[in-house]
Amino acid sequence: MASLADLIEAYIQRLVEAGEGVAEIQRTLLAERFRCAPSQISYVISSRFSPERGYIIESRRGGGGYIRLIRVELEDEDLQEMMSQVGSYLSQSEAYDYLERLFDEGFMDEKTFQVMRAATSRKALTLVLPDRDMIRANVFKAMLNAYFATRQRSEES
Amino acid sequence: MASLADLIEAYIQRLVEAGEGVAEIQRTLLAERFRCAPSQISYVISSRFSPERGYIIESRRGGGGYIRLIRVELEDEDLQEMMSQVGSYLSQSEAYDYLERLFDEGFMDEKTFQVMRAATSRKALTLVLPDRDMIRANVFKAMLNAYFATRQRSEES
DNA sequence: GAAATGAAGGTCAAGGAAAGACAAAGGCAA
DNA sequence: TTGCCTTTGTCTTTCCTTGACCTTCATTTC
Repeated sequence: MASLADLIEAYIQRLVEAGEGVAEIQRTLLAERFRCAPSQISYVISSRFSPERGYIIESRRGGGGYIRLIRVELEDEDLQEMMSQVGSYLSQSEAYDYLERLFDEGFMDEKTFQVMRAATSRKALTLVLPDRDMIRANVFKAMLNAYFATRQRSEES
Repeated sequence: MASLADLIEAYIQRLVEAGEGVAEIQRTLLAERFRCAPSQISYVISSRFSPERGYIIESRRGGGGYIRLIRVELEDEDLQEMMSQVGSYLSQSEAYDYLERLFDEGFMDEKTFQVMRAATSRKALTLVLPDRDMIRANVFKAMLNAYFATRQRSEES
């Protein structure tokens, strides 16, 4: 049986398609339309439109707030797999290996390679160990998404 | 939905562009045009045309008063200063302001801009507040260093 | 020329609007 | 039962908008 979350997912999906990969929603409004708690919308977004599933989420609070979803298509299967392989924790050496591979295989330019290395280095992430690997995983995935999203957008124009 | 502040920002932006980097406005008049409180104009200016975003603000009170906005171009030497201005803690909005400026003024390509935005976003740095701003400062400085180091090398060759 | 007056802009706090975080409760399938 | 998903509710954070009061400056008045 389709749950409410499924219905909301389908609705947002249509919005994204209509917007050619970009949808802007207002949480409160959507919640009213589906007669549910606003946090239900948050739940759908975090469980169905996460970075792992290839979406970038931007938002703003306060008056005139919004949530913007941007779909990222990783045209290459390997990239897609890499994104899903990176779990909740990522060590420095794993991150460096991934980056090395992306750079060597020509998926990534040198500047981005160096920037991402710096961002995932132990020196930048001065945290104790379970936390450090968790933040590194988040940062890594967010950067990768952003990088390939931008590549897509600038290739379009 | 664009808030009033967004509309006022866009309006002032056009004024600055039309004036080739300089705009002179009267707070009361602008407020009347947008049917809002004069302090709303002050809010827009302080939140959108801050020094971090590269603006100098001059003003005079009393009869014939005005507010003058001057867009300042970023020089190479300023980068060093930016690095040192970023202390041990950096909020998301401060980071975004810096990046916006670097991108707008052509110091940074769009991909790096988006990648660095992603890496310093609240979404990626899922930590409690004093920690989050501290890690953001570290990550930001590390990435900036890496970027300009690489940029210099590729420019030399 | 000094004092009064009015016309600006500056500051700050309060209130409201909207999204985020998180925990608790509910449902359903194995 | 147990362990996931869902769903809701509460509290927090961020951002916008307004209003009251303060400071500065030019102009008028004496």
